[in-house]
Amino acid sequence: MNLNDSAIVGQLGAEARRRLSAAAEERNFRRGEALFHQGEPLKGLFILLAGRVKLSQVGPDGHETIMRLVAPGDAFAAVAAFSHARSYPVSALAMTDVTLAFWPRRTAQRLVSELPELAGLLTEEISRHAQVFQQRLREVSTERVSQRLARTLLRLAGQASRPHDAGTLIDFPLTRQDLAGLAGTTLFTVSRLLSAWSDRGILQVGRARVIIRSAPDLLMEAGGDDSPAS
Amino acid sequence: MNLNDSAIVGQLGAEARRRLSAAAEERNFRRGEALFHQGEPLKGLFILLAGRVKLSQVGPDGHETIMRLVAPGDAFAAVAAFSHARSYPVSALAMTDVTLAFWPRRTAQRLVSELPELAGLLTEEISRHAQVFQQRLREVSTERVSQRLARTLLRLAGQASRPHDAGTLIDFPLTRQDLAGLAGTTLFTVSRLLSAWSDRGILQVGRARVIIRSAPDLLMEAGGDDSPAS
DNA sequence: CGAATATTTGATAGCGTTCAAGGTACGTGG
DNA sequence: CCACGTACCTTGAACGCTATCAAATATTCG
Repeated sequence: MNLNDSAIVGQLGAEARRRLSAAAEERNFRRGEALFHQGEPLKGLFILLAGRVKLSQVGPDGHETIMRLVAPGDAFAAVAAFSHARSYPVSALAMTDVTLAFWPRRTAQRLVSELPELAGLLTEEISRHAQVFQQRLREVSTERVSQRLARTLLRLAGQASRPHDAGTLIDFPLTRQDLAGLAGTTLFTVSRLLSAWSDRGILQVGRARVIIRSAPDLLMEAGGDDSPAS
Repeated sequence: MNLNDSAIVGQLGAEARRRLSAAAEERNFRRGEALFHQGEPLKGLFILLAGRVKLSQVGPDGHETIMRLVAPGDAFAAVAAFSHARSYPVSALAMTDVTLAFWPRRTAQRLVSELPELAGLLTEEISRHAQVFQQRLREVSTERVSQRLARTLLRLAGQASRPHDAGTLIDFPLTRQDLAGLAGTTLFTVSRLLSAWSDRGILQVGRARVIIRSAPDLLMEAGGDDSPAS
């Protein structure tokens, strides 16, 4: 994927786009490598060009919570572009081999301050994520695991999916453990639920693979509409 | 409280401050009134001048999750100032009689686009809240209620507290139900925990009142340091 | 003082975690 | 291409944290 194909960059004017491109560095990581760790000082701003990246926080007890799955074209670590933040709140792990565009922190800050267009788009993005966090926070506080897992799958399908057989393949390599980290539960409970839904024909599951065969039934399991209110 | 005493406004230059003030409208609400409801179209941007406001989301089952408690000087509904968002993700309720500065959406958008200074500060604010949401999301996903409640109390003390007797009074009128909505549990569990901690001399509790007598012990209960990593 | 709101406490049940054990798929090197 | 090691997945059994429900008590305010 080219930098200009990114949703963020695509909305910029020609001049801003050129300045961004000129300042970008290309970075590569192998599957399993960490791009940065939570608590580490901010390095800079990324846009993912190819592969999949996982942003997560692990607690003192070792339990991992996945904050975001990054697909090509997405920007992340935008916090580095806005001034006073100190260190990364999450760790970033390459789920596959990845290639990224990278801007060191100072460069990113300069670009953001000189290109209000860019600043606006990044702010919208941060704001959108904040809303998703709020919704997930409500869900994990008040709903049961099956609902949360169902909605997690639907959300993933909405974000990155491909048609496959008689269903929709979720286009991330997600283990049961990963799904647990997204839904706020354990891999055991995830395994049980996926098996049950597979038996009922709602899903087709495999190793690090989920295919949704009946989105309506899943929505049922999630307990109705996705939006907090309509 | 005067608009210029707000943390956000205080950091602005004289010119920006003047333009903000000139465009501000004053609004008043009585205790118990809703400023807006989740799902409603965005009205505009607020800065709280006096009183206390609660931002929360309620699920279809009626369970409430409190996203933020607003103290005088804080801005909220900043999402209204940045373009494409559609509707409020939360409801805002006056916990006491309140007075606010208000900018209608169009005005707020214009101000933000013409005052990059203001845009930057609001973005930082949104970003900071997003990080808190991430942390709370991890906590509610992986920690037990007692830890979350302890950290909730510490967080509140850090945000708005007054010295009182031999302790720190949390300066919000919070019922057990409210604390439950913050920690992601039920009022019953909150009541039991507060009683236990009161017996142990860590807290002093009353109707809609909590005084922290031993912050270190509370920190113990929370399971150590607040930051995700250091 | 009375009504409304808030709180406490007990009893019960269940959802989901934890721990254990075995099975299955994958990829890598011989 | 096969064998092996590693990573991932499934299933069972038991426990316990926390929600739920019920009922009584306490506090505030008009």
